[in-house]
Amino acid sequence: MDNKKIADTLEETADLMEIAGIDGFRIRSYRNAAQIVASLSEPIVTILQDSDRNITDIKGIGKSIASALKDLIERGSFSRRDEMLEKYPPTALELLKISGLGPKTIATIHHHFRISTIDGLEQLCRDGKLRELPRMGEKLEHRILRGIEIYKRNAGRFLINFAHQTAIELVNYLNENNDSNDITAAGSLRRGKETIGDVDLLVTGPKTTNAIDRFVEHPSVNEILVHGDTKASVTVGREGLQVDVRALETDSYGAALQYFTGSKEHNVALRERAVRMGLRLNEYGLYRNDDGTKIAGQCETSIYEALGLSWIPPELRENTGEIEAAAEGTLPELIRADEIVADLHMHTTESDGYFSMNEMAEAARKKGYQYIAITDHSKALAMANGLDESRLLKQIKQIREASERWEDFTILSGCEVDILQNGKLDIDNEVLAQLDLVIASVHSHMDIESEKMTDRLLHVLENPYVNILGHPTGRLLLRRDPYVYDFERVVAEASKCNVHIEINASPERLDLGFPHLRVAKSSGVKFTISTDAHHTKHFDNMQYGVLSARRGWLTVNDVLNTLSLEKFLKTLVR
DNA sequence: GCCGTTTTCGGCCCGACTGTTTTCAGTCG
Repeated sequence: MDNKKIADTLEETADLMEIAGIDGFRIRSYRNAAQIVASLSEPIVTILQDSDRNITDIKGIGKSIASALKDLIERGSFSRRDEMLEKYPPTALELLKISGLGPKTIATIHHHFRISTIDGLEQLCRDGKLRELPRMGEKLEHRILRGIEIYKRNAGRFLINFAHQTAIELVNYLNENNDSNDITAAGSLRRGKETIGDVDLLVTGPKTTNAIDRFVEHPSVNEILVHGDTKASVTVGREGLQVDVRALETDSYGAALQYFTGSKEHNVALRERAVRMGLRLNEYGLYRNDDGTKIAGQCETSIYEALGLSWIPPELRENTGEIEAAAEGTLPELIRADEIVADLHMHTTESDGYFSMNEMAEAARKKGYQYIAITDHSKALAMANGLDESRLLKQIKQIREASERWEDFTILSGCEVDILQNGKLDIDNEVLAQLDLVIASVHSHMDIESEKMTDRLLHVLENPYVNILGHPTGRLLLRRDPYVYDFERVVAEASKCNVHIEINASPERLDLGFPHLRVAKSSGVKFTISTDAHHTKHFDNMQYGVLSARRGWLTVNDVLNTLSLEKFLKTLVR
């Protein structure tokens, strides 16, 4: 059992313990242990098997969890988990994903109605049965029904980082065979879409049948849906992500890559264009209608060229103007990940991060960045141990001192300041004035009506110390809708005030998304792409932020953390 | 369940909102 699986099992147990109403601190120990296990570079098994070492030497792992880990590896479970699963079926875990429904309510419902599935719960709400229970009423029934609706709408989709990691793992596995096949991920993953329904892998080369046979034998394959000579379809992991592999002839590889990358709308438009030109486009190639001659297919570029277009980056293939731009030769030169020189939103152990300022700085520097901004939470976010004025002043001093150490690297002192319900910030202006960078973000009162939210954000922009509007729509992918306000008006005002807009690269947010980005870009506002890292490994999420930016047609000129420090600081002057 | 110059017990993580109540339990961040 690998570390990830162990961590997942510990988390799962912690979830069940929540429902069982077990002491919160005890649950936290399990979650903490899960986090530790997940971030270990060495397999737990190796440590346990080494008689010279003691797993309890790792901070956060004591006697009980050490024994749980041992049992987990030996027999796939441990007593606390068994005990929980005896009380609550695993389907109860799914209920926790419904917004507005927490462990206590799930436990009460299970206790009274013996119901622990989403469908069962939905029926209960529709029948108005929930209101029979203490402290539950009609409004709660409605809230849960709405939560179920959102959950169902998003079910079966996955965050891009999860799909991406799965794809990398499978591609590496197939490459291990060294049968000189080419393997590429197509589909929405290649287009950089924020959420992915299934992963499409294309294999071409001399031994594609071997590759497909090997693919279905991968240890994380759960269920084989289809297994033929040229196609296999499976679900992987306990999450059940569907992965399709297709084997292709080398001379139609480009056509297949184009076809399976999509989007559907883009492909339809492309085929229509082909028809108008007396051509026919399908997954095998581009053909002349009159005599059936194949005129392109081996590579994507040849297909686009034959259609009178420049090659279109996958991120733009949504049929929202990219074909016209490609015809006119006016496609933008999209921003590239290697052009990013700074990360401007991250947290440390001062608030809710996992690493100290120095550790974050070292990791960022190693990544090749020229500068970063430390932006811990402010005091209104008490749960995240947000900083008040005096702690912030102290931190500014520490940052200045730490930053002195390097010639080639700078730490900016920043803060992710909370936007209160009235549109004011929760840190005094005198202190904000001393920061290099102020990100203003909404973390509460997210469901107020549109007009109030618009006013609230417009009010924030009036504060002369605000530089960046953080995760501007507040969405949590697959979990929470963006909050509602007059976005166009707010970005227009931001552009006027020289407040920049953040593209939050966290795979759970990827906020802004593509339609918002297009609107924002046309307002003339400038962007920063930042990871909101709470862990050094989160720096790697920058790639997803860049993908989002590319989907929004952004170029290097739109994104400010591509600038040298000197030039960047000039963009902060209001 | 973990930790420890406050060390074998007691602290760890808190404030605000909502919906249900008439004082507070549950949820969220």
